[in-house]
Amino acid sequence: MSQLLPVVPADAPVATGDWAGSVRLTFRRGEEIYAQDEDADLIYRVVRGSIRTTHLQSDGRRQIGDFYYVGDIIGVEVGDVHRFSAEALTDCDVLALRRAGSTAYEPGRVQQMIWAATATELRRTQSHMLLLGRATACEKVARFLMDIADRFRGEFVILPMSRQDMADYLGLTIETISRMLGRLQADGVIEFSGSRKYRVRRPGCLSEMAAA
Amino acid sequence: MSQLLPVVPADAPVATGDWAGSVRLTFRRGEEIYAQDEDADLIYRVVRGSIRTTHLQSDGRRQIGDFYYVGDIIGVEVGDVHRFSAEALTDCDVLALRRAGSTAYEPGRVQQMIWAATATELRRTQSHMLLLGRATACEKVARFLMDIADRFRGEFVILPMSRQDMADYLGLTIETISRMLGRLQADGVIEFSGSRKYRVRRPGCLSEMAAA
DNA sequence: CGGGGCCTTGATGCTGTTCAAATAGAGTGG
DNA sequence: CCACTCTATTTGAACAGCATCAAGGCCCCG
Repeated sequence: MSQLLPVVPADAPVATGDWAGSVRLTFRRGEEIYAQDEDADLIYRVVRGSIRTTHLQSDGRRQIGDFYYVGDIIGVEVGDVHRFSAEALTDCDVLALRRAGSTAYEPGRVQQMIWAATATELRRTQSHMLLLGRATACEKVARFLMDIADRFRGEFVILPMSRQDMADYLGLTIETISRMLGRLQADGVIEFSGSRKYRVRRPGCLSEMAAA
Repeated sequence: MSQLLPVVPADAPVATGDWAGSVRLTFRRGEEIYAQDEDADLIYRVVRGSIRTTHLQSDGRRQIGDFYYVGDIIGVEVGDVHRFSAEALTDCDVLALRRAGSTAYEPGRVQQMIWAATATELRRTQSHMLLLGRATACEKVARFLMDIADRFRGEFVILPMSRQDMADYLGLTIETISRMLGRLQADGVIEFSGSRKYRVRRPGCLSEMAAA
């Protein structure tokens, strides 16, 4: 609400191409990129690291909107203010670009990008809604692991988020998350090396349990 | 999937203004306006009655996307096909308009309308996601009753949807819906006349229970 | 070596589901 | 208009899944 926008140094590095006119900003793990209820003047493109968006209710309950990785665009809002806040899950760099003319429809490079990002956001939010509506804890966790794995090239997947983040994304508790992960590992579907790194041993089995 | 688009008679009534070029179509209670997985060629504006959008999963579980009333626009999709189907909750009329050029960004009347409708849809889907994520059955029902009441002028609110529709919207069962409505009525917060008509007796109390 | 998060594991309880049955209500034909 | 049927809704009782509460273990880092 009352947080100041990041101050941009005059000699800050500037991107070219579609993001010409943007400014590169760096955030440390845990730092806030923008706050809930803050004016939505800027949109951001992730170029390093990963980010979560969070909605906090008055009674303290927390809902994670989504997790964003390199290439994703965040900060697109329907109204004038951010409905979610954004925090860095890891150290990260973003390109920040001023939204030219509010949400009004205008031809132009930036508007076109906002339009595309809004459409993408709608699709992701719909998927998230379907996930929260009618799925068991096991299905939720299985689909989550699948979605994350699909975004990674390599065999091993690194989770940038905590169990609490996963819980607040899926509408569960950390204990339930932990138990479901344990069960999936016991069944040989996935294999963890430490708590933040896993690989999928039986993709077919995992997608069956996801049961979309 | 394989359903044909509605056949438009040559002399069908045509609207003017923003919806110039659209065709008025009439559907009976229960009829399908468009199907899940069908090509999304048209967008629709509700001019009479009410409509639900539905997503059906392979295992039969059903999730209601949203409920739409006069003035709302439905059929806007991110991809090329409908992710939800739309069915008439009551007899209803819609204006159907062809999407000019896919989802590509182009200046123009229809594109501008699609853009605005997409933004509205995103906001509604976000609210729905937050509702499904972390709310008790009582909170879900209270918020639902509030949202519906906000859309009506008069003292009494008519519910066009069944208990099953409410349940599939809120991610609950019909029994739980019925019990929560009973509890709210016993507490004097709402008052039903028959199962599809109610009025809010204590708005402050209702919004407290909604606890957004 | 010690401290402090974060994560896991176990025991217990509550919320919402499931199964079953009764009741109310809407539609239909006599 | 009434009786009948079929569906929608309500209500009750038992159950299941996930939450809550409470320890205990792991790991990172000083």
